[in-house]
Amino acid sequence: MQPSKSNTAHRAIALVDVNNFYVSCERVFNPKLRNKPVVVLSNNDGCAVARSNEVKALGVPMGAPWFKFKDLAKQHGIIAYSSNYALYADMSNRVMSILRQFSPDQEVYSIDESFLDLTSFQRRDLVKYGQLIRSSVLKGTGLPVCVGIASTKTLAKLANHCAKKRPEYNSVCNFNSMSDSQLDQLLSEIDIGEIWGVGRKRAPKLKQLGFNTVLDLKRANPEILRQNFSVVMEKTIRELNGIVCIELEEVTPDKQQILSSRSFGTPVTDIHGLSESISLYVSRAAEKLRRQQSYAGSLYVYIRTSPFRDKDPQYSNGMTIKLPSPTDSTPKLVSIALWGLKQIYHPGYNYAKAGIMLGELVPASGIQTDLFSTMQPNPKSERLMKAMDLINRKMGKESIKMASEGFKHPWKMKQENKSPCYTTNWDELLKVD
DNA sequence: ATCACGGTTTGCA
DNA sequence: CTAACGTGCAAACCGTGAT
Repeated sequence: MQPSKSNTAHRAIALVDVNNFYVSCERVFNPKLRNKPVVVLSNNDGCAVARSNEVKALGVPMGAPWFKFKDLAKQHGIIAYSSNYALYADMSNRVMSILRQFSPDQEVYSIDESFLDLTSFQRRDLVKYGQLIRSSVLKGTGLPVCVGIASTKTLAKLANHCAKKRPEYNSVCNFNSMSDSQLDQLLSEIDIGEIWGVGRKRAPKLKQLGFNTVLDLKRANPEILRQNFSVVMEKTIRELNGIVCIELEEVTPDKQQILSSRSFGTPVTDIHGLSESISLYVSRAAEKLRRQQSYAGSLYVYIRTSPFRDKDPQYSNGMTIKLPSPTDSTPKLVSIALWGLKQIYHPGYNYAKAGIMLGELVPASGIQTDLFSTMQPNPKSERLMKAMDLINRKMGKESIKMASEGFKHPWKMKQENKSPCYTTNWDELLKVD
């Protein structure tokens, strides 16, 4: 007889997550930042989106508006970086391809997280295997990761949480190697808000009903909780009990919508500035659209003032435009978006943000070609789009663009302290001192 | 009642 | 100097009008 193992572990799912990802990327290329308090700010240097442990210890919350913490930052010498997405994306790709070598079944869940199915490796010691993953990523990229292993994705997330928060696990935590009572003891020490799918809204509601720890929810009746919440809650409870309800998604499905929006560095009042920004966002979104070989059936444009400038008159509006036939052509999409902008624009406001969304996406292969339509896919325009995408890929972003995107962009987002693109741009690398 | 829809809310990284 | 608060997705949810 085997010693009683609760999780008659049919499956072994690992969640590998880079610690403080953006901050760790900056540290790889600037070792002086080690052991110092470092934050990385969101676009426009608006919020703190990545914090080193030192910064967390100083009490800066995730997503904190940075202007509220500038004094604290000065006091403690916190080093603040603007986000450098080109660098992070490249580092992410390196991490993901190393992880892929440890399992044929990988789901890239986000820029810094990957699920790996390790079920077929269970004859090995998975904690050792986790340590091997960890040292390989560290050696290959310089980035520190934590590994959580369990029988479902929801539990693997929690195991990863333990790997991070509890030094005794040495960055690798395997729930499957624990006994029932050991695991339940551990789950009883974790707050319900740490559970994947339980967030800002649901945690308080659950606590009101008397569920405070992960163990409380694990023991809850899934049917009854489903009435009070949703099918998601039911799945969460079953997953906490080791029943797989959320499968590994190895092939990333095509996007159903593509969104591009930015807040402005300085407010924009006239329609020209708005038009330029909208043109730029449509171009970015259309590139993504073509990369996944889809056509858009509708386009949504919106503009709004800043709700935080509460003394300013507020205005927010958007409109959805159904396209006469699905398209992936930048100039067509731009002219439609600009037409829409004209409809919703009102002078006299300080606009803080604009954006567009491409919706009703369909695969290019299955496009409805109406013989009598005047908007048939046009070979000339297709060749032009292909050429533009190729040039922009080879020569760098925005080598060629639509004239309507403009050039000066006084509204462009604020980025006061961006690090060089160490891995993707030779010119910037040469500037490093 | 039930459905399809569109807009809104929620959660997540 | 001052004022200053992200982005991009999916899915659930909810009100509404049509049937």
